[in-house]
Amino acid sequence: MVKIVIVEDDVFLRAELQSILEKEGYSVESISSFDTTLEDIISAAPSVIILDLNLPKLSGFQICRALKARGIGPILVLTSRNQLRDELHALDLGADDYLTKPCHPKRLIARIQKLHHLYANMHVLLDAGDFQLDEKANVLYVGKNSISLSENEGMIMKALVKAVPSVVKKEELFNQLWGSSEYVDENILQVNMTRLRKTLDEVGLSNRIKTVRGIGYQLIGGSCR
Amino acid sequence: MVKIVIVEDDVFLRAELQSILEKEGYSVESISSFDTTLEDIISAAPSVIILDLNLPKLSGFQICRALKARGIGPILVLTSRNQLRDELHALDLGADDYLTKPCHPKRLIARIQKLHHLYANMHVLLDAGDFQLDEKANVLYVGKNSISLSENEGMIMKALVKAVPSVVKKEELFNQLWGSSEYVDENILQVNMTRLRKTLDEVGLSNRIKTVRGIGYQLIGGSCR
DNA sequence: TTCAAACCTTACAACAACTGTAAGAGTTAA
DNA sequence: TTAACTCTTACAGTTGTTGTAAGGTTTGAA
Repeated sequence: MVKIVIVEDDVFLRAELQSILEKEGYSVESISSFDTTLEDIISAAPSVIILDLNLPKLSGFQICRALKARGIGPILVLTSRNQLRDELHALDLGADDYLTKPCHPKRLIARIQKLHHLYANMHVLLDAGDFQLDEKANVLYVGKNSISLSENEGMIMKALVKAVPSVVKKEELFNQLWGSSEYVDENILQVNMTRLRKTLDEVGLSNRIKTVRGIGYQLIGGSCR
Repeated sequence: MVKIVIVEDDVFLRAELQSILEKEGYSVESISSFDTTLEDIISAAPSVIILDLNLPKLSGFQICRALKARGIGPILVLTSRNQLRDELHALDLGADDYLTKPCHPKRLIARIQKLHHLYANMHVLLDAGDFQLDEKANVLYVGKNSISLSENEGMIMKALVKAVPSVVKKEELFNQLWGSSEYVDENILQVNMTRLRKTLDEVGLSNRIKTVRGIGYQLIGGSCR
């Protein structure tokens, strides 16, 4: 079942879209208010996301970026903003297609199909610019090479990549790797960091994990697009 | 170096496009006459193809289909035809994006970047219908789950999936796994088959490897699309 | 039905990869 | 200078992978 999530605040347009898409055989879920948006979108595990840019609280652009950083997509922006710079901005932030209202249903459906097909045959890779991480398989792709990471290495990389360009707190890493319950020696994180850095070194990704003294670690470099 | 191939018969437009793209840092190759088109496109190994629909001999649609059948892409159709049915047709035949002339250079470039980025990060997954195999990472994707296979399991699966729906000879598997040089006990293949089958069982892929007595093994089921 | 070839399963041990612990060295900033 | 913080290395327990070995099961033809 192909599931489509519509993020759109105009009630009437939303109903119309939903009707069109459901006739086409899609499973549709609509979301309007922001408070629940990000979480809802993620937990809905959509095959395609249709996103309006004019949302009440957080802008569509921000949602776009947040979703992409988490490897969620594809995102089709459907908006009444027909300015080129809006389109460029949206595409730059990670939107996969950009259609302006009014949009012929057939065009919308064709584009949805396209995106879905593309993503269905594609891995969702966390993208750090000059390398990609397959968070499910714990495999790192650097250029044409690939190396598989250990469980721990993968977890740390995932956290770092998802947080770019922020710093990941040590505490957070401890929670992710060893749970917050049991006690583990502080040192274990450092050891695993050393190991990860060494692994990254071996594939040409040197000095990419910066230590933020007292706080945590941060992934740097890797020109964001 | 990102290489773009332009298939366009209008000399002036071609020159203009080439100029725009080269300023952007792309390596550009232009093609006009059809006689050499398909071969040229393929041998040029482009990162992105810009395709006009109004070509003298073979239509852009046909080129579209031919390229897609060979797994070559992405294809961005850039045309003066602004009919919806042309767009739908092109997308259906495999075009990855469709822009109408006149098109703002920045929009074109943004779309090219998008497509290139998408394809550059795309995994080539071996597809067996109801599961996919990442042959580089030795990871099997079944629905939303993924399991990593051992080296041997991965090699066998790769051989089986690639051969579908044929039978893979035992000899061939021996060559792939242990080389043809040294002697290894016949039994080792059976053992590894048992292990692979057990692994597949655990993810709901039961009875998918059929033994062809005296010949080899065969992957079955998994509705091909 | 019988039987041998073909195939399957299980157990075992060697080996490699991964992980946490421990100890000591290096670095940072007040 | 110094104490807190961080890094590095070595070691051992654990787990996963692989080939070997031994014995059981299935198949198909006589």
